Amino acid sequence: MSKKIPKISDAEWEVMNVLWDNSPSTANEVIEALQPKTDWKPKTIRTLLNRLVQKKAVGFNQEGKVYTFYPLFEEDECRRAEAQSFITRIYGGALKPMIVQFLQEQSLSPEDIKELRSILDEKVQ
Amino acid sequence: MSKKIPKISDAEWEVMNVLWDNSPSTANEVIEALQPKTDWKPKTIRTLLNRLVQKKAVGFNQEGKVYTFYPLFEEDECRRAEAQSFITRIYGGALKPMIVQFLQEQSLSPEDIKELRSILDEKVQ
DNA sequence: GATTACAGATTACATACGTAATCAAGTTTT
DNA sequence: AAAACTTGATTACGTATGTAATCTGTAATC
Repeated sequence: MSKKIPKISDAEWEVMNVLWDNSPSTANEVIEALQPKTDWKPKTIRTLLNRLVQKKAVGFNQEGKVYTFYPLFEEDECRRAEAQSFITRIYGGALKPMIVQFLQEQSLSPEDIKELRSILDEKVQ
Repeated sequence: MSKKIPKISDAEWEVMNVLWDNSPSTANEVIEALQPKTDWKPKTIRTLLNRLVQKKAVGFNQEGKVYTFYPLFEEDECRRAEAQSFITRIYGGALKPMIVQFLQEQSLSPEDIKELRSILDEKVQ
């Protein structure tokens, strides 16, 4: 997918999460999925869906009178784009200080640590 | 500092970077510092400074007719807050998948890797 | 004094975003 | 047939943001 990933806002990101977990989904399915997590009215979620369609982050198929929505970019793609933007903006593009900061401050399980170390081991070669 | 860190926008973040590097600074000093990095007109930067003051992210002292501006939060504090928000939003609060993704995709120098490993080593205990 | 320069205060305008309603058309229920 | 329901399309409105101008008061220059 070589198209440019559109900027997805915070609220829109919540909607994308639902679609990445269950795709394609009807608007009502998205509304139901978001019900436990947000106070949004159904109309709000419908608006967000439409905005994502306008932004070309989401596509839809019309089945009778009901639309089913699906993401136009993989979750990983969007995460990467967002992460890269984040690093550039907050850490001036320097990855290491960020990882250092996280590693020093956040709690990681022994299994997590082991996994990260093995990834680093692979990186050495 | 127990006050709540205000939300700093992308453009405002550029201004904060200058103030974290050189503080206190006059508006003209900020403008000069940002000149090589942005196309912004001086008025734009003055607006951003004023907004940061309104948001209580930046304070100022008046010296004659000239103001000197300084950050009201440490760079580390703001980075942490922004990073936490980012992790929550994009990775649902799960730190490990993010680090894994970065480690697998980004280029790190041997020194970087060594340092990260020693940090992980300390984490084990 | 008139003019220019300077720096902060205020205003401007368009877009993005958060939140949600109303509108419109089709379908279902009474 | 009328009313109610459903779903997408369109509209609404306030705040945030990007970008930058105009306004205002003071000081310096001519």
